[in-house]
Amino acid sequence: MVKRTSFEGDACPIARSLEAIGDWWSLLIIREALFGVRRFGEFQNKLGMAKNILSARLRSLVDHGILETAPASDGSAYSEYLLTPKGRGTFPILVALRQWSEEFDEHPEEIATILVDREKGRPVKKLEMRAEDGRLLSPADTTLKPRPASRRRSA
Amino acid sequence: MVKRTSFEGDACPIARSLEAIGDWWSLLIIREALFGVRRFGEFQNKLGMAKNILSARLRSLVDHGILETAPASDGSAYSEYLLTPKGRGTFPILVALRQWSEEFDEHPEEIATILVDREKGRPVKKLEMRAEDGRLLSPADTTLKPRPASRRRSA
DNA sequence: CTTGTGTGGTTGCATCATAAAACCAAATGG
DNA sequence: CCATTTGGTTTTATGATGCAACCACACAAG
Repeated sequence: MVKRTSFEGDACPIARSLEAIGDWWSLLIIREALFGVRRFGEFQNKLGMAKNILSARLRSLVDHGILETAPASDGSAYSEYLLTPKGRGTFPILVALRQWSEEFDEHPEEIATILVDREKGRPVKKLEMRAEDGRLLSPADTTLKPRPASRRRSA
Repeated sequence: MVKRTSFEGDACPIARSLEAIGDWWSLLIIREALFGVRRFGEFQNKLGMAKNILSARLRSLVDHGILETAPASDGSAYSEYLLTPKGRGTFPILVALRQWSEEFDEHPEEIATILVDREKGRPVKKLEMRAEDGRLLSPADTTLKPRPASRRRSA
């Protein structure tokens, strides 16, 4: 089989997240969902993608627990696609991608929008990584350790 | 043409970043590079991917200014692939992906490693988004504004 | 100089995923 | 009821992926 390699069993959390949202469209669908988009046709209009792959992606996102289908919410008998807490938890990923573009894009003048603090209308600061005690950490200040064995179940 | 849709001209910074690193392998290559991997064969061994697509991905990453080829560095006459500043700038994206897995993965016990503060050996805190004045921001505290027109060129 | 071996790729298929468009059924809407 | 919109599925063509085979070069031994 030449099957597209799956990262499902991989022990790396980055690979595991890519398994769920590492394709071309998923993060854009999530972006729209965070903006309040819920309906199939609305996703299709905003993203301009083919309906068959939108259908496949939505199903995949539901399977991964990122979206869930709700029966109605406004009058019509159609169903909607809503973000789960896991889905809303992708927000920092989207912010990180956005800030990376804002900082390094070759043509930043083509970027249409900036993320701002709603209260003051000023751009948000770059995402910060901190230690438990609050110290600001750079990449070099971090390292990887093997995950400690779970204590909940001994054998 | 059925060409795989390109986000190159898109005004959304998230789409633009996905254009560069939104495929299955690029972020994993960058992850290895952040770990110090430099050589073709080393990437191939660690990631277990086909050599032709590794070749294509490395070229794409070089074209996007994320990697650069350095002539040698150790004795051998082969070239190496090094991260540029733009490449190292993806670190928060990888951290965000990792933390998302750590928080929401269905089988967290399968995750092998955790990211820790090198000094204390304790897990790093979740990425924080802050306003210019330092206030901690939730997603709901933010909004998008149109990018102000560049002042450098009036017309 | 010749042979051998490892590195760093490219080239050929076979297969999978994606995309566009056609199609279709149920739900509205007049 | 008939027409249109919504929310998809099916069909078909093409691009991307994956494996294996091949190849060029460097380097070392004989």
